[in-house]
Formats: sequence, structure tokens, C-alpha cells
Amino acid sequence: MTATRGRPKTLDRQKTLEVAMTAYWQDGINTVSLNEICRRAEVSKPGLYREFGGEDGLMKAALAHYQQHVLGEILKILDTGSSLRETLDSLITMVTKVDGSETPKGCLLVKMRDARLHLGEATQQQVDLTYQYQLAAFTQWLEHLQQRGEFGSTMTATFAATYVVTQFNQALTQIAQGEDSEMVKAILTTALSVLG
Amino acid sequence: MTATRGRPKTLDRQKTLEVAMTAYWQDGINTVSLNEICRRAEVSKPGLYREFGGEDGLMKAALAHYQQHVLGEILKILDTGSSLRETLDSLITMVTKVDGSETPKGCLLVKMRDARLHLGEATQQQVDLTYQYQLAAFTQWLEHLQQRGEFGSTMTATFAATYVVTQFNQALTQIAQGEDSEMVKAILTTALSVLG
DNA sequence: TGCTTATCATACCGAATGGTACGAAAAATA
DNA sequence: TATTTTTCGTACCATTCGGTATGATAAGCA
Repeated sequence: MTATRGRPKTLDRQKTLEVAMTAYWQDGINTVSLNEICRRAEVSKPGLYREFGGEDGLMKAALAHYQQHVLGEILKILDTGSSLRETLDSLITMVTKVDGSETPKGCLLVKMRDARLHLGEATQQQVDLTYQYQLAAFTQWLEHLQQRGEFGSTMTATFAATYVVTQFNQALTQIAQGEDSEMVKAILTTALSVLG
Repeated sequence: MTATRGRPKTLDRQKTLEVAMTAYWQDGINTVSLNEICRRAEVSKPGLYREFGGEDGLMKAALAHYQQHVLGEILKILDTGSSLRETLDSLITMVTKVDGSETPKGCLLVKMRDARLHLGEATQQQVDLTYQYQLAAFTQWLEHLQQRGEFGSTMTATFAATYVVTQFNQALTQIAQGEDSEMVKAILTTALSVLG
């Protein structure tokens, strides 16, 4: 892939992805245009097309970047071997925390899922992929707890995972919309109390 | 307001509102343009501006129309005097039902709330107004149940109302996105099981 | 020093958006 | 009939969108 001839590439793929991811995450999918991303990433539009093929390709790449560098890090909490409640509390705190503009509010995956019907084909596939990745992580986590006898509910691990993911996603949406974080936390805690 | 002189008005305000409401509700706020609504309602763009002042005014009016003609009818279920569980089950069934394209999926209020940050000023105010109207209806319902001893929980009626509304809104969003209605129903039932 | 190769970015495209200027049309009034 | 009043809709505005044609530019290679 690395050309030995021709004008040397100046386009910084990582920087562009970082800019695109943050823009979509922070300002919303439908709000940010390609032109705006080009401006922020200091990249020409044809350059962006050469690298990503178009808006659909860029969004797909941005979400994949998010999965690898953001979501993956968060989901590591599920592998610490802590108890059900400890892990849930950690996640609740993390989700409802509103740092001082350090990290964008909410979750890019959630926002893209909410806008899914208006996305390009490649992006839609990536959304499904990343969602399944997230869901699988939670399912595995609950199955392990089940084997250790720390999660014995009437629900299956699969359903419980879907339930938990749905509730966290709802909370993340509310946080992204500026809802009061204490209220969101209370609602989330209540919803997750059914897990015992 | 009814002019005695001048060219008689042919613009049908009710029809236009109905068209706009259905369009926003069915196709999404950001997807439908003024031009498209003009086409569907068979109204000229200047005519629409004369009647509603612009996109913001039209959205506001469309949501007010929704509150009066759709939401209001649904919330009447809260006044039937049925038990907590009976009423909840009715609402769950109603929310997760997917008629054959008769009624648009989801809830216009929910969709507008989700897009709230990108709406005009007047529409935002109407969103807050309609949301408070909905929240008040649920709060009052729970307070009545509390007085009758049919809802004795550790939560306050106010918080429980917020919780219930949040869960129903989440379900409506999922339905609107084409999520499997049985799954949505299961999640919603689980979430509302904490009310006893 | 040419020639090839690959990336660069300006400057454009058609389509769509929200919004408006303006003259024609249709009624009541004088 | 002539005037006033009100609503009508065509035709336009500037802006932005996603996307591209094209020629300049900078490297390796012969």
C-alpha cells in the first residue's frame, strides 16, 4: 500500500479519523457535513474522497475507529472479574459522568444507531457490527457471572444483556441531550435494579 | 381574524397541519423539508409562510396538533380508573403494537425531543410544553393510585412518572427504528416490573 | 534530464434547502 | 365601475450539500 513513487502523501489518516469521530460524536451525525470535517481536519475534499471513498466510507471508518479506541477501552471493565453490582456501579458512574467538555457526551454508536435509517450502506453495516460487538461483550460477561453463580436470574444471559445495553444506551442518549445527570443516574439505577 | 374583504383563503390549515404532523412523525424531523410538505399538502411555499411564519412555526403548530389530537387521546387511558397493572398493560400493548402502516410508528414528541437541539426556538418551547403535559398526566395518574393505595412504592410519584415516561419513550424510539416488537415489549415489561 | 507515478488542491457541478419579491387574482366596498 | 384589501403562486435568491474534473506538484526511476 505504501507507494514508493509519486508525490508523498500528506493526508494524516489518523488525525482525520479522530476529527471525524469527534465531530460526529460531539455535534451529531446529521449536523456535521463533509465540508466541515475537511475544514477541521485541514484536508481537501478530493483528498478525503481518495482516502475514504465518500461520506459513507468516512462514517464507517470513524465508527470503526470509535469501536477500537473508545468502546473497546470501556468494555474492558467487563473483564476485571468484579461482582455484578461492582461492575454495574462502575458503568453507571462512567456513563452518567459529565466531564468538563473533555470527552463528548453520549456514545457515537448510540447516536448512529438512532440515525441508522438515514445512514449509508457501509455505515449501517458497521453500526450492526459494532452493536453486535458490544452486545456480545455484555452477554459473555453475564454468562461468566452466571457460571460463577453471581448472576442467577429468571432471564437468560442473552436477554439480560440486551436489556442492560438498552438501558445504558437510553441513559447515554439522555446525557447527550443535556438531561440532568443525577436524574439519569437514578433512572438507570432503578432500571438495573431488576437484575438483583 | 376572518377577513371580510380580499381574495378568499383557499389554504386549508387543518389539512396542512395533518400533513406536516404525519410527515414529521412518519419520515423523521430532519428528513422532511418544507418543500416536501408543500408538495404533499398542495400548498405554495409563500402560503405556508403566510400561515405559519416559517419552518419553526410549522413544526411548533404540528406538535401542538399532535398533542391535541393524538397524545391527548392516548393519555385518556390514564383516566379510566383501572388498576396500575391493567393500565400499564394497556399502554404496553398500545406502544408496542405495529398496525399495518395505519398509524406512523413511534411518537412525534419523542422524535422531536431526540432532535431537540437542532430545532427552532418556538418548536423547542412547544416540545418542553408538550413533554410537561405528558409528564403531568402520568404524575397525576400515579398520585391518584397512591391515594387509593394501589401504588405504594419507595419512589415518589414524580420520580416514578419520569421513570415510566422514559421507559415508554425508549420503547417508542425502538419501535420507530424497526426493532422487533416482541423484544421491545419484553424489555419494557421488565423495566416496568420495578413498579410492583 | 526527461518520464512515470501518485497525491495535491482549486474550482467547479447539479440538486436541494429555507426564505422572499412581486405581480396576478378574487373578493368586498365605494 | 373603480378602488381597496387580502390571498394567491411563479419565479427567484443565496447558501450549502455531496461529489468530481483537472491541472499543478513532488517524488522515484530511466
